[in-house]
Amino acid sequence: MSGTRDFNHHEVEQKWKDHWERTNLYQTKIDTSKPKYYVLDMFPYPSGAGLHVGHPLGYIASDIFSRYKTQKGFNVLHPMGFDAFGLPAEQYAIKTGVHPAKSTAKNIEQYIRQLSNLGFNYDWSNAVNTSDPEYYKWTQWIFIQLFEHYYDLEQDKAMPIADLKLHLSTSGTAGLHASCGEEMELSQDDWNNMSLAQKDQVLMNYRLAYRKVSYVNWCEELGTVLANDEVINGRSERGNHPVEKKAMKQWSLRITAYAERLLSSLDHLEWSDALKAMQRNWIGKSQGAQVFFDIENDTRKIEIFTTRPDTIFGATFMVLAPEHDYVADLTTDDQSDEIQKYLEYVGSRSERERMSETKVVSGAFTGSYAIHPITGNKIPIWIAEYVLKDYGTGAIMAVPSDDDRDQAFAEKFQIPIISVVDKTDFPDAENHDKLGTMINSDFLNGLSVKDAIERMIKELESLKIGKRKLNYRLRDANYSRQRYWGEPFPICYTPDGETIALDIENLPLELPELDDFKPASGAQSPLSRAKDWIKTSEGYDRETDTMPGFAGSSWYFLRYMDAKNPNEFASQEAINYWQEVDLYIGGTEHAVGHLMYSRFWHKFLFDKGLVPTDEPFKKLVNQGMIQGVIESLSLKQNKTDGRHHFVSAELRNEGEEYLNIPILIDYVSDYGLPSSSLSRAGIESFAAWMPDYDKAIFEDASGHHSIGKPDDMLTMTTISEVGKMSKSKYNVVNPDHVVAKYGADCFRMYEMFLGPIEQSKPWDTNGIDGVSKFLRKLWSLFYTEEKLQISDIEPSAEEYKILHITIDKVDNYIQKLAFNTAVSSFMICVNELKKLNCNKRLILEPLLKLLAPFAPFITEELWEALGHKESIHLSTYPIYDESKTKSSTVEYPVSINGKKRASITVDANASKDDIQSVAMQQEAVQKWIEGKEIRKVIVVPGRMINIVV
RNA sequence: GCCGAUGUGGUGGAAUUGGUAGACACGUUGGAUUCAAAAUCCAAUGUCAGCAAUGACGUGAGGGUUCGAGUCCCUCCAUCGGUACCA
Repeated sequence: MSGTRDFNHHEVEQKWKDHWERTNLYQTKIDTSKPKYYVLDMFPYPSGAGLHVGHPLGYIASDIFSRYKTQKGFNVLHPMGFDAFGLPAEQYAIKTGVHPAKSTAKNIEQYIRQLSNLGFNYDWSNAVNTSDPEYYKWTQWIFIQLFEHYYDLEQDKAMPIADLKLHLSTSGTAGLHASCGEEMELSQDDWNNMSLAQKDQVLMNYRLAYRKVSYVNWCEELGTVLANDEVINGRSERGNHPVEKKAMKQWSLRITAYAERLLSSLDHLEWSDALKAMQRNWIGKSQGAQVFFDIENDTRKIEIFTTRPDTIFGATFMVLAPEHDYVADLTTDDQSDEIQKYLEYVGSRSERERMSETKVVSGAFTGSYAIHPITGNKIPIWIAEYVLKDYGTGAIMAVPSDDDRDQAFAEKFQIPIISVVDKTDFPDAENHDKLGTMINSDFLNGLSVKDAIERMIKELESLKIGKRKLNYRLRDANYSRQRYWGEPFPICYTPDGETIALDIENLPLELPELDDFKPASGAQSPLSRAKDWIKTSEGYDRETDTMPGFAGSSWYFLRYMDAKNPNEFASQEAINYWQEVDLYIGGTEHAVGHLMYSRFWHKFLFDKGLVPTDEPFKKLVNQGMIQGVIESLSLKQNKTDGRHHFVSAELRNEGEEYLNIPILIDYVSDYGLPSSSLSRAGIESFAAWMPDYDKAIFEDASGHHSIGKPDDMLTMTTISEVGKMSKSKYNVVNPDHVVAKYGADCFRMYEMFLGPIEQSKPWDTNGIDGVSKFLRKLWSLFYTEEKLQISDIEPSAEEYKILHITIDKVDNYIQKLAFNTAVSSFMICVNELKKLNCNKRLILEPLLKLLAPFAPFITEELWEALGHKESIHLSTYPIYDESKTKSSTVEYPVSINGKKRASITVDANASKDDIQSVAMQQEAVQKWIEGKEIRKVIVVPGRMINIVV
């Protein structure tokens, strides 16, 4: 092929990649002479499986958009980096002994190589890596700021803890309006007489980063804490071992302090309504009342939150979360066995199961009673899994007449039900609808539900047993992980019981070197093994937990603005120039978690005056997911002779329960097809890869088999389901071979051509030839018979029309991020130009500029061939000229009763009446209206004609 | 369970936002070119009936609004994402 001028993507891509790098084409600097535009991608976790075909979907879109913005005259920041702390690297380290920093560095290198192959315009000099101490120094620093602040509800912003201490020492909690864990009443003497440890406890109730008791899924056999995701039916997904809830002191972030602001500022963001709805629901604001119930033979009170204070006369029992602090004390001797048994059961249940399995109710009676605050009646106190510790107060008043779950519970345990709302006027209303008239409710009788709620709240307030309250479903974020590969907490504990943060000079606090990355005994973090590291020179103990994945990703977009700054997380000059992210593209899987945490951190930094905007992401687009096929083996729920037992998919039977264990797709034959299966070699690779199962029984049509026994035949059919392409599902497809075969331009355009950016779709390469043909056809407009043949003569009106229609369409489509239809428009344009054998410079040059954001390599090559010295990516965008696309006639469809029967062509300026009379004269129309009465004729200028007969 | 999204030919998808359903591609079939293949080009291609003209049906299912519904409303089904320690 060499020597000819066929399009050779290998040569062309290498040539321009080198050239762009040498000339620093994509270097981004502050330039106040131009308007700025900040395009952000959600940065990837650099997994060992490498970049997969799903990642680039959003990256290609943002690359196209940022190149487009550059051509439109903006100074564009379009950075990339790595969310480099995380579990997979740690698990890999446990398995292989390779230090996570090492494997992560290697993976990052691979990602950078793969991303560069796709021709993205990232400026790698401002890349970030969240696991780099120079980066996490600032993650730790922001954490310390959170630790050193509380939320003042009167000023509606974060304020220094020093102010709080001053307030407490001069007036106690009087006049203090601060977001806190539990309401406290302290006098100034109370505070001043406290020990350091007691003061520390009090402050933890207010700090934005604080320590409290939380629960984790602990798996004794694996010796590790598990995500809810990894717990199935109370057992570990890996290895099928029992899992229990374990209470531990852990760090949390008081995101709830920002709940109202996180909710209200959503209104001003250019995010999809769906995404805003998800965030609103996650925050889950509800209005209601806080009520205190006395306990029989106890001085304490049970605090509950209810949105239905009107139904209080129907409260016939109370339910505490099984983890509620009072449970142990309220359990009577008679009931202790039953409660104990129930707590064990709940311990094995994941939170997801507790919320989703609403049909089966379960619970246990504590033996104690509460006193109904209005009627004075004794009502039993139960515990049940449907009440969650971290939602509201972890306790409810149960009203079986007006709540479905309370009702099911009362029916099961034969607790009285008192009807308190008459809904006969609203036959379609459900239990939870706030409709009806109060009955059996003393002074509320006859009031509507709405009025009764108001009346009751006033009553509660005057009796001083409750008050109006807003509640949020949003919970404080658990911020501790018992893991190695995360940011160490810059926190020490003194022998006096004080918790103190490191000074900035001592940051970053780097991870200690370890050779064993498994968690230590008792669910302790691996860091607890680093004895020398834990003790500071002052004799303090360091915190041994590490921060979660969302720590580094909650502020990374700010670091890009000034990625190398050693003195600040970013200079004020850079932050004030780049301001906020103008366009953020990323997956819906981050719709609540990451986006909520980032907004929270950003608002905190805004309160501190460190960023100029209250919100970080002005416009946000969710890209759909490129899905893969998840292949899994069926594992019998019950072991056979103490061994794991897998069955081939066709041997699954109705009565038995199975776990689907996802397997690496590389081991699977006929991947993605119904016949997908594991051969003997596949099984052996699988067992070597997951040693938990190397003793397992594998049952196929021919009987039972084991690893190590030389059976000839063994074929385990796998279950194939469409799902997200993810390292945890082991179904990652790598883009490298597609790029090698078709070239980066083709890969980029094909991913865009697959469909709308927001939509999810399974990966396949079926249509890629069409895009490849398009690029070759484009090339052939320039090169015929191996020679560049370009004409400088004036194009025809028809050629101009094709060009300008395309400019108009593509420009609009890019603004709407409708890249799939933009690609179609290019295809139509090139097809039409090819028909005319157009080789006019005045047509082809603007076309190249238009296409440059999509196919940066081929357009740069042709641009150079046309004699240009400066990169096409610095050229200005073509301007649409409407006069070139005007047409003198319009074609109208003519419908009879809404069905198209004919079409007519009329002058573009024809009047309604003219159009109608032309339409009526049509032969086809005459045929259809013959002998029928014409009831109505609708003429929509520029659109259509409909005749109703 | 709850929250959000999606559903259109054999396949990916388009449809100016209530106005010609299936653009643009893939695939398939037939033809041209070729010693042959690749590549390229031309034609056909929603389903059913028909030689054809043409007609009937057709946007997950069922109802509704409208001169007109893929698009709006109601009910249902299926699939995907999230559900707080995967990131």
